[in-house]
Amino acid sequence: MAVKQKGWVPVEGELLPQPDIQDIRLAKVLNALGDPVRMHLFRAFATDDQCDCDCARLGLGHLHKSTVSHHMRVLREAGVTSTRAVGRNRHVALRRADLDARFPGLVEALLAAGAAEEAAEGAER
Amino acid sequence: MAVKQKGWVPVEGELLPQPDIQDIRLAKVLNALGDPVRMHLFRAFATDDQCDCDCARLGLGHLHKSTVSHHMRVLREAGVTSTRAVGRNRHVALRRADLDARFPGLVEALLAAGAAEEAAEGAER
DNA sequence: GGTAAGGTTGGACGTGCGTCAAACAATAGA
DNA sequence: TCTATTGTTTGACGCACGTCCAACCTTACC
Repeated sequence: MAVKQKGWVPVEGELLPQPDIQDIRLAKVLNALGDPVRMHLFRAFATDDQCDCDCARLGLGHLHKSTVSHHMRVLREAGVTSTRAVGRNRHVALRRADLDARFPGLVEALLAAGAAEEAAEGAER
Repeated sequence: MAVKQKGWVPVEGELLPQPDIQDIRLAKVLNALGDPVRMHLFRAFATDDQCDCDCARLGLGHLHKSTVSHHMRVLREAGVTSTRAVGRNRHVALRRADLDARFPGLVEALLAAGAAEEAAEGAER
């Protein structure tokens, strides 16, 4: 009945709490992306936009669902992603427009860097 | 007399240990730059190249010298900076060429992002 | 209503980080 | 040679992080 008693409970179609554009801190963004798991999610959301949170289909099957939830929260609170509650799922999307507005070119450079590293790793083994 | 007995002791003109270009990890770089102090140093080294390690003149007078030394080590081991022992000083420089070779455009985007954030902060107060 | 599935929360555990203080090494200058 | 300076290393402390587990709340489907 959506009484919203303890902690926080998502409501149909509601956007989970996230910082405003002007409150996005570069240090927080970089700190969020400094973790391999979150960098992986970042890149996944960039290519597969409006990605359903198929925690298993993202190559994170080895992680506990609460761990994934934790990483999602960090990304969202850093202003990197935006999460909407749809049914009992979460639709996660990269806040690319907001990030581009605040830090022009940063997302593109980070994605290119991630791709470059992956390519270099793939070549040497 | 340069006996190099315990731990590690820098020698005249010697380069302190740092990763090779191909061993620079994006996650480590972002993690290093995810700390406000190190982001400050990063930007300082980018503008004031071959910066002498005037720990006080870098706006870090409030930090203990061992703390600054720690941050320097993190940046160096992440592959962000390169440190050379000159007399009893350290000449620290951004490894811009190496970073540009491995992650094209990343340094420029990070510097622009840092400048943009600083400008936004300055405007709202 | 009852049951299963998807996510969040809280606690617990081990590990690492940021900071300082003290001890030390090497150089520069007297 | 003695002393001051510069920076590293080590240890200590508090705190935050990444991970898992257990409990819980919604929503969806019988």
